[in-house]
Amino acid sequence: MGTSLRDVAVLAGVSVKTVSNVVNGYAHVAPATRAKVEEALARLDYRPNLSARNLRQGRTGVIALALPELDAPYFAELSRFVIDAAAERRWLVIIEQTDGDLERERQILDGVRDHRVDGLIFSPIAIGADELAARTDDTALVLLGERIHDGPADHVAIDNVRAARDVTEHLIGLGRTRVAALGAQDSSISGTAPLRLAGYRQAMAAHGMPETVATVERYHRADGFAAMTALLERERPDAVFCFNDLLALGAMRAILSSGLRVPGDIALAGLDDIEDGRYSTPTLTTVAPDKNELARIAVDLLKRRIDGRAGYAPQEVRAGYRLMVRESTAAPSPS
Amino acid sequence: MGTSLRDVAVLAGVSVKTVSNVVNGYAHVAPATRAKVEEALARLDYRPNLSARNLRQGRTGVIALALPELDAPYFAELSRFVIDAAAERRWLVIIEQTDGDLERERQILDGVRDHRVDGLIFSPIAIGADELAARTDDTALVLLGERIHDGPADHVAIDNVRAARDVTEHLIGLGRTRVAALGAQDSSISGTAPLRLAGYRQAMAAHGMPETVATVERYHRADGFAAMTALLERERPDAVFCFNDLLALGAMRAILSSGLRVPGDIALAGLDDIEDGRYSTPTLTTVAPDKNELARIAVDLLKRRIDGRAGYAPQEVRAGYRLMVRESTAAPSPS
DNA sequence: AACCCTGTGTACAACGTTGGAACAACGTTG
DNA sequence: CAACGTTGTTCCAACGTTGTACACAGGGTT
Repeated sequence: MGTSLRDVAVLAGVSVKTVSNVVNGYAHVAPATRAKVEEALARLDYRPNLSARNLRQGRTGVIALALPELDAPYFAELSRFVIDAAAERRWLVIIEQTDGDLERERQILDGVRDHRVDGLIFSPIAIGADELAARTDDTALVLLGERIHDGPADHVAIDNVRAARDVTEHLIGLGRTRVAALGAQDSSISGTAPLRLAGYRQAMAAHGMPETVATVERYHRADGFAAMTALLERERPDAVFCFNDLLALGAMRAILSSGLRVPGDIALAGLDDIEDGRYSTPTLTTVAPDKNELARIAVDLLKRRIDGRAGYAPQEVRAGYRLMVRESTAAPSPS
Repeated sequence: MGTSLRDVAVLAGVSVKTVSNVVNGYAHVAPATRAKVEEALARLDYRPNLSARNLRQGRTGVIALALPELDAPYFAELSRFVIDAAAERRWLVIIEQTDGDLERERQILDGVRDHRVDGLIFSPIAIGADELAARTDDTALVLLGERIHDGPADHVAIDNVRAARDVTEHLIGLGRTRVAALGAQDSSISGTAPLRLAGYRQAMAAHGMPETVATVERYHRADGFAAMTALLERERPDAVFCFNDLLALGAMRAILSSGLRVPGDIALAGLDDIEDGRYSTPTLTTVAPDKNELARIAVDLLKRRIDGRAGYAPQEVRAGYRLMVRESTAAPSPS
C-alpha cells in the first residue's frame, strides 16, 4: 500500500489526527505545525485512501452514470458533460452500460454491482415506473432523459413532446403533405419514444393531416435504414421525422441509396444534434437539446439529494433545446 | 449504512467470520450452518461493503480509463469494449478525459485525482516517453494506441505503420497518382500521427510517387473539413488518406460541398472504422482495428500487472486490423 | 489409552480514516 | 493568583471486512 497518515505523522512528529486535520483543512492547527505536516505530506506524496475514508464516513466521491450504450453518439456526448460537471464537484464517474436490457437495468437500480457510490444518474429505457418506485436501494438517484410521471426520483429532460411537435410543425411548414414519423417502439413504455410520438401526433392533428408511423426495435443507424427502406416501398412520404439522429442518418442513407434526394424528394429531420449530422451530406436538421445544461442539472440535483438526507419531493426539471434547421429540410433548390 | 456481516451473524446465531466464510465460499462450513447463514443473508438482503473489503485487501475493484475525449466515436466505441471486458473481471471503470492537454495527462499519470484505483488504461497524446518513464506513481499501467518505444509500461496497439501503408497502397492500386495524406501533426510527438505518416511515406516511396501532406491541429471533423478545403485550393489530389475517420468525414463534406465527387474525382480513405463511415454517402473505406481485441488485451495486461507484483519487462502487444473497402474508394462508375 | 489428524467454528487484530472526548498549554480576567 | 475559556494536540473508538491463530469436537491410528 501507499503512504498513510501514520507514515506522515511519524515523519512530521505529530499525531495521526493532526495530519488528518491538516489534510481536511481543519481550522485550528498552528501555522508551524501545519507547515511541518505539509512538508511531510509533500515529501511522502501522500494520497488519501478513499476506501478507508469512505468506510469511515460513508462517502466515496464517486457517482455512477448508467446509460444504454456509450457508443451511441448522443450518450457519448452527454457523458462528456456529465464527467466534466462531476469533476467540478470533485466527483469521479463510473460508467455502466445497460444495452437497454431490462435485467441489467434492474441490477443497476439495485446497486451498482455492490459498489457503494454516492449517487446514480440513470437513463433507463426498459424499466417501468412501478419498478422504479419499488426499488429498495436508497442511493441518491437522478433520472435522465425520460419522464416517469410523478415518479419516485428527480428527473431532468427536455420537453420531448414539444420538441417533437416543433420538428413536425417545421416539416409541415415546408409545404410537405405526407409527413411520416420514424422511431415508434412497441416495447419501450417508459422511453422517450411515446413522448416524441405524441408530439408528432399533436402537430399532425392540428393540421388535419394523416399520420404515418414506422416502428423500430432500437435506435441505431441500421434500424433507421431498415425502417426507411420499408417505408419507401409501402408509402412514399415527402418528409420524415426520425426520433433520433442515428435513425435519421440511417434513413438518409436508405433514401440516397434508393436514388431519391434529400431534401428534394424527402425532407428529413432528427433529434439529438449529434456531431455526425453537422457533417453529413446533406447536413441534418435536428433538435439540439442543451446537453451541457442537462448534465449540469443532473449533477446538481444529485448533489442536493446526497447532501440533504431529508426526503423532499422529487424534482422535475426541464432543460432547453433549439431547433437546428439545416440542409436536409432546406427549401428544394432548382439544382 | 446497510446490513453488515454482524447483523447477519446475529440473526444466524454464528460468528461474523463464519458469515464471511459463507459469503466467500470457504469450503469447510457444515451444511447445516451454511443453510442457516444463507437464509439470514437472504432475509437481510446482505451486500458486502466493498469499501471495507477493499480496505482490508488493498484493492478497490475499480480501474480508470483515461482518454482524450469520450465524444470522439472511436474512443466511445473503444470505451464500451473496455467496460465490457472489465466487467468480466468484475471491475468497474472510471472514465477520465484529458482533451489531449499535457497538464491533464500529467495529472492522470500522477494518480487519478487522488483516488486509489487498481489500475489505469491510458491513451496519451501529448505526454512524452521520458515523462512516462519518470512517473512516480506505481499504479498498474497499460498504454493504449500509441507506441512509446521501449517504454516503461505495457502497451497495446495495432501496427499503425503497416495499416497506414496498406491504405496508401490500396489508394495507389486504384490508379490514382496524386495521393495526399491528411492528418500530420506538428506538435504531437508521441501520438499515432507520426506512425501513420511513416506508413504513408513508405508506400509512396515504394512507388516513387510525390508526397503531399496536410497538417491538422486535432482529429475532429472540423479539422478535416478545414484541411481538405485548403488542400483543394493548393493542390488537387485525386486520393486522400485521412489519419482517422473523423478527419475523413470532414474532408468528405468539404469535397462534396465544393461540387466534386467521391470517389469519382477524389478517392477517400480513413482509419478507425467508426460507425458513421458505414452510413455516410458514400460509405467510407477505412482500416478497422479490432477494438474488442484491443480492449480485451489491455484489460488482460492490466490484470497481470495488478496480480503479479513482480516487475517483469513491459509487454508490447499488437492487435489485429482489417482494411474495409467501401464506396469512397470504389472504382469510378460511369454514372 | 495416548496420539494426531481433520473438520468446523470462534476471537482477535488489522487495513486507513475521522468524529469526539480528553487533555495540555496558554492568555485573560476577576 | 486562582479560576476560566480558548486553542492546539492527542487518544480512543469505530466504520465492515478478512487473515491468522487457536479451540474444540470426533474419528482413526498407533
